[in-house]
Amino acid sequence: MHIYEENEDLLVLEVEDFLLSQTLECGQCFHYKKLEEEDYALVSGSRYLHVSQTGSSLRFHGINREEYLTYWEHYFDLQKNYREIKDRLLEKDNTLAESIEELWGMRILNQDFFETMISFIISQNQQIPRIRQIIENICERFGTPCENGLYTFPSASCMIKGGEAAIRECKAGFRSAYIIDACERFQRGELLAALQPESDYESCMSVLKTVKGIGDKVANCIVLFALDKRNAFPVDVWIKRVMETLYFQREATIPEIQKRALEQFGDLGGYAQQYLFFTGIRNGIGKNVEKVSKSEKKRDNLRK
DNA sequence: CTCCAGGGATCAG
DNA sequence: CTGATCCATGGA
Repeated sequence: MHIYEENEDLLVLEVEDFLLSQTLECGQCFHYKKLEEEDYALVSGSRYLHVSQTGSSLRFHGINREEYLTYWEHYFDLQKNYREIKDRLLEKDNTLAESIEELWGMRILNQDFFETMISFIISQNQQIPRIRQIIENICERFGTPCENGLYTFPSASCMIKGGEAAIRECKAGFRSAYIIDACERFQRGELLAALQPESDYESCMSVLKTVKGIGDKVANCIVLFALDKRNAFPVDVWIKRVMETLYFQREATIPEIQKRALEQFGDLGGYAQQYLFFTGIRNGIGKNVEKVSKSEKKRDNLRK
């Protein structure tokens, strides 16, 4: 893999184990726009990027060597050797073989912390297209315009100035108060402990969970997608169903699933989770398994 | 009409 | 400690 500048652009050649579409569209980030096949515009915090891929070559439009090396290389996790990561996972567990094959070019991003925190607070109890819509609303309202109809992700102070009512108008619903709380905590510097590179998984998690609206699942997403904690294993409704189908053959509680993931994947849990999540969504795993529906359970409980 | 969504806070037992 | 209920909102 080597890089050189050409007409204002930065080219990265011979990139391995990477595909732009798989990396951006596997559910870990929400703030991008597809322009053409393997050609995307995206925003990370206050930075805008236009990037495209042809074969194993990446073109970062209007980016110089310095900007690439100090930000985007890390953003796309390009310093890591994914062949080795995938091989280590397959060694532990061959159940993942199909998922890894399908999603061969996915890399876990290192996204902007504040943007990731707000985005995953918004994500709770919502579907991905709707999450993207709300984030877009917030950026249009509080951010500043870039190219291709994208806006920067706003600062905490802009959102605080706008207030909870304005966030609510962006359709964030009951999460609006959580968002304001998170902005205030961030701005006061109360979350800095989580941002230290030397902070480990546990201490990051405990700091984040003090924010209202951040529970175990959202905290795991934040540390995984923004803080490079690849042992994190967020358990959402999809992962729950996939794990139940592949590893339990029955219903299981979230703590049970967490425990099993740790035994099964160890410090590579975050990668495993993303491969499982993607194939879960693509194949609709577990959506049709016979199980007691919530309404039946409810009626059942009322009888007592 | 009901059920569900990359859940979490709160309350009941 | 575990489990039920409520929370906005829109699509299926």
